[in-house]
Amino acid sequence: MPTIIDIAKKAGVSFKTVSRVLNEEVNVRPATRQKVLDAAKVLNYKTNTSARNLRSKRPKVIALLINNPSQSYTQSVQLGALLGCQKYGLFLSLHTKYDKKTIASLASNAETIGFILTPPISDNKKVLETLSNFRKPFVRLGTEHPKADGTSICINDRQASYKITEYLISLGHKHIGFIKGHVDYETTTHRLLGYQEALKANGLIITNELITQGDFSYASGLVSTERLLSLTKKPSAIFASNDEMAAGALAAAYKKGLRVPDSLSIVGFDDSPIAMAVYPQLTTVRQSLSDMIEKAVEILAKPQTDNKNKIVILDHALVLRDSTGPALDT
Amino acid sequence: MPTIIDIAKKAGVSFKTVSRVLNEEVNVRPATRQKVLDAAKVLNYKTNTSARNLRSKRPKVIALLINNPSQSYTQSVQLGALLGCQKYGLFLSLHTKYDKKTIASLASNAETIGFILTPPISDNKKVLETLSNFRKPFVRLGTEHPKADGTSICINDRQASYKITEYLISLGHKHIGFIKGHVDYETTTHRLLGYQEALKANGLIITNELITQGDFSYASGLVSTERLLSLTKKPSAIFASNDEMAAGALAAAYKKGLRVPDSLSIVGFDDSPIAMAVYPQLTTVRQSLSDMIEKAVEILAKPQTDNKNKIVILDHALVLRDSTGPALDT
DNA sequence: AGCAATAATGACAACGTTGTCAATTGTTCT
DNA sequence: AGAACAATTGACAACGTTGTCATTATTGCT
Repeated sequence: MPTIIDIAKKAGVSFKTVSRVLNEEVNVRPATRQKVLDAAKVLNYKTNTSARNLRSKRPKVIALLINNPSQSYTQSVQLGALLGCQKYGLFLSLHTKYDKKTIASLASNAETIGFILTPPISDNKKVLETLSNFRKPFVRLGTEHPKADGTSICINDRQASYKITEYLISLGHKHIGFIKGHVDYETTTHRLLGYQEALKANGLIITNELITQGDFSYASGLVSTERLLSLTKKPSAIFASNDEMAAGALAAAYKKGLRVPDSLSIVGFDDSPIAMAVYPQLTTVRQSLSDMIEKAVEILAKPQTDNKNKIVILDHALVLRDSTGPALDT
Repeated sequence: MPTIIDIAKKAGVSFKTVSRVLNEEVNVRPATRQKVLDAAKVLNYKTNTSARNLRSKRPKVIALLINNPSQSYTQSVQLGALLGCQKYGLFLSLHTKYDKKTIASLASNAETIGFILTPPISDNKKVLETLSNFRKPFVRLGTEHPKADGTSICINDRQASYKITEYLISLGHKHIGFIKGHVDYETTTHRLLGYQEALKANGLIITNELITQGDFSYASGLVSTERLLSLTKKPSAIFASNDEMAAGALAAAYKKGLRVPDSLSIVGFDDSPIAMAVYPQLTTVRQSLSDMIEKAVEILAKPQTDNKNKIVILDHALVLRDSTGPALDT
């Protein structure tokens, strides 16, 4: 393994200068910087995080605030966060509680670099307020609404929702039920908006009785779907605001004796592990949780000057599987 | 943060002796060892893994071989492994391929401490053979069969299966269907045995037509249950060898218009995230994947003299939820 | 008791990096 | 051109641990 001393020799500078370049410090002549970077590339240099952590007094802990009813969501996020931390040689501190005291003690710990907030904590006013008092950086996931002085990371929920609704419409569906997510989540609103806009744009009418309130749980998906299927004007497709509710919708369909996708199409959102554990596998929107988390860790790991009120919007993708099919021409 | 030098001062020895004690080296007088341990405890010493990793030339990578169709299983295992690695200051190297070449290159890497194998790789003869040629330690999960010279970690699948079957019997069930797991897994056999023994011990007859072949997937649970429910002598309860198949069984029940647990009881195995994402929530057997993995990492992290052919059997627990109820007295 | 052999302990360098401060080079101004 | 200042670079210590080797204490034996 090459060290900064090896790079220094190759570049003809002192190893301290190499250190400066690698840490993006100021006051290095551009020519020198380039020489060093070239040498580092040639030697395939990788920082020894042990040595760095040992010597530097920089904080090295990232606090992850997560309290989500979905275990699979929680697992994905934790996994991504740990992977990111390993990459940057940081430590992860996991917390499900987010009362003032917990946050205060974390924020006043000199070891703490900053916070990552996950929904629904991302939009919790008290937390944001407490966090602003301490001057620690933080990153919020799954919210498009820049607030306080942190960074937000999200996908374009409205657009994704619009696209998957249009996909259903393209299959000939005209009566599309919608199951809303939990009221505390910002995404809930955006996904509803996308659905409504797609209907409008395609000349379909928005029927309130086709829109039901869920809370992201399997049970709420089941109950909501039962209600939708008992309408006189039954929907031929149902858009659940997440995969877990879509799984509940599937169960409700079975219960009624409806074949999916033959008599009813169902789509979810998230592309969580459940989407493929279920039969038939769900058509859904993939948002890469791992990308989000990795980005979040990266932002905290290498703080640039300007992270205040920023939004990072990541890609999403429609995933077409087996739970959707053409509408019955009734 | 206290260092070994602080401990040394307090204990009145050299810091090198402290290092020796903390690393469980030989040739330390018991009295000295105790003094050091006491001092360490009083000062609440924590090893600085950065310093250790920097100085020591010991290998620090654990290779995790995992290729499981269940995403939730995979996630849990990865998460546990990463947590364990963070605890011991190690790095995790994840692999889904397990051909000879991959293993050979990992095993011949001086950085690699050892391997963790997860089912079904735990029982793959080729892998075990390849692994034995290199002299790297390895730990196998979910298998009670000590083989080659690694350690095995598992729960007592037969006993757990016996207990959950007896629980169904205690509810009055006399016709209990069983869905087997994938043939490649050792646990598949043990769980079947436990089921059969419980029936026998309680004076019930083992009916072959009540035992169907699954493969741990949702779809196979669904299909198997449909078959079981079409029997003239229908089961009043179904024991699926894992939670994912139990979720499939639930769907099949809904499809038939059966209420769970009113007309049909269903139990799973694993207590995976799915068990609680489903409605009604599953009665199942909890095996702590995270404990297993942590144990596995620990074994590799601090190798003792005798790890060959050992078995570690961890606890399990019956988790009673809402998918089980008294048998209908037909 | 005296000697050799062995067990137990200690002194000190070294790991690869960052922090501190000193030295050198470049720039601006008179 | 020369002084004053800023920008750039370098020398070297330090982080907390383990590895190597030297030193001291203990044990077993005659």
